[in-house]
Amino acid sequence: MVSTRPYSNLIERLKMAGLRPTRQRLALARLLFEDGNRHITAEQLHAEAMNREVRVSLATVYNALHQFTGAGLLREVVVDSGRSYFDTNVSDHHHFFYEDTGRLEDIPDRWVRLDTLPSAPEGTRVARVDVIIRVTSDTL
Amino acid sequence: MVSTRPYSNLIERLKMAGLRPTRQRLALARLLFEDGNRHITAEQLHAEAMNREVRVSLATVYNALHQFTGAGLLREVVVDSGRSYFDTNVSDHHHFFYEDTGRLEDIPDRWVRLDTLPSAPEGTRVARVDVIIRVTSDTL
DNA sequence: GTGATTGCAAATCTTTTGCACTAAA
DNA sequence: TTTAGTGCAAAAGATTTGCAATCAC
Repeated sequence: MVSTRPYSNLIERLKMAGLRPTRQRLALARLLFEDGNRHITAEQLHAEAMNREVRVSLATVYNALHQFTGAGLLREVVVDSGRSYFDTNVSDHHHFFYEDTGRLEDIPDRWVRLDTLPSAPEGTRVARVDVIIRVTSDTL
Repeated sequence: MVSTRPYSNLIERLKMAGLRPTRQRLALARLLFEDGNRHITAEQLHAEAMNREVRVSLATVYNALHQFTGAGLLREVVVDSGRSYFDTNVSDHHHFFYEDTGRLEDIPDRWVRLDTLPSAPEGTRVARVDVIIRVTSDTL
C-alpha cells in the first residue's frame, strides 16, 4: 500500500490548496501526513524537522501549520491554554486529553452521541462542536 | 434578596477555602461573584478592578484566579489557545463560544445530553467532559 | 523576472517567578 | 511576631511580525 510516487500526492494536495509546494512545506507535509493521524504542536514539529535534517525555521512551521489549517488539511485543537495542537485527522471526531502528559487521542465520532443539542443563538451558526474528555492518572 | 451584610459571605467563603480574606482577594471576589455568572480573563478582571479604584497588581489577579480555581470557587475554561477564561459557574454545564467576539456563554447541563461516552482509558479516570459549541456570525 | 515564501531577530502577548515589602492573625 | 500575601519588574513561553534574501513558476 506504499505509494510508488511518495511526493506527488503531497505536491498535489498543496497545489490544490493553493499553496506552492516549497521545500519546507513539502517536508513538513511529509512529516505530518505520512505517519497517519497525529496530534502535534509547532514546537514538536519543528524539533522533528531538525532531527531529520530538514532546515525550517520555527516561524515557517507556524506559518505552514496555519496555512494547512486554513486549507482544511489540518484542524486545530484547543485543550490547553498556551499551546496549540494540530490534528491531521480532519474528519468529525472528538478527543481524550491526558492532563498529566499533555497527550491527545482521537475518539471516533460514533463513540460519542450528542443529543438534545441547543440550536445556535440568533444570528449565528455552529462552526464546530468539540467534546473533550479530560482524563488523569488513576494512581493514588 | 440582597444581603444586609455584603462582605461577610465572601469572607466566609474565602476562609472556608483556606484563603486569607485580604483586601485584594475580597475585592476580586466581589467583582467576580456579586454580579452572577461571569466568564472573565485575568486581563479583564484586572481592568475592572482598576476602573473601580481597586489597586491590585496583575500578578495578584493571576494568583487569586488560580487560588480560587483550586478552591473550587471558579472553573477554568479553555476555548482559546493563549487566553484563559474563568467561569464563576462551577456546576456541570457546557459552553457556547462566539469565535468572532471571544464571548463565552453557559449552556445549561440539561440542554446537552451525552450518550455513548467511551469509558476512560485503562489507568485513568475522567476528570471532566467539556462540550464547546463554537459559533460564528451568520452574516455573509 | 516577479511575486510568493522563507529565515531571522525583534516584538508582542499572556502568564509565571523572584524577592523585598506589607499586612493578617 | 511570624507567616502568608502582595507588588513590581524581570523572566519565560508561545506566537507573530517586519523585512531583506531566496525560491517557484
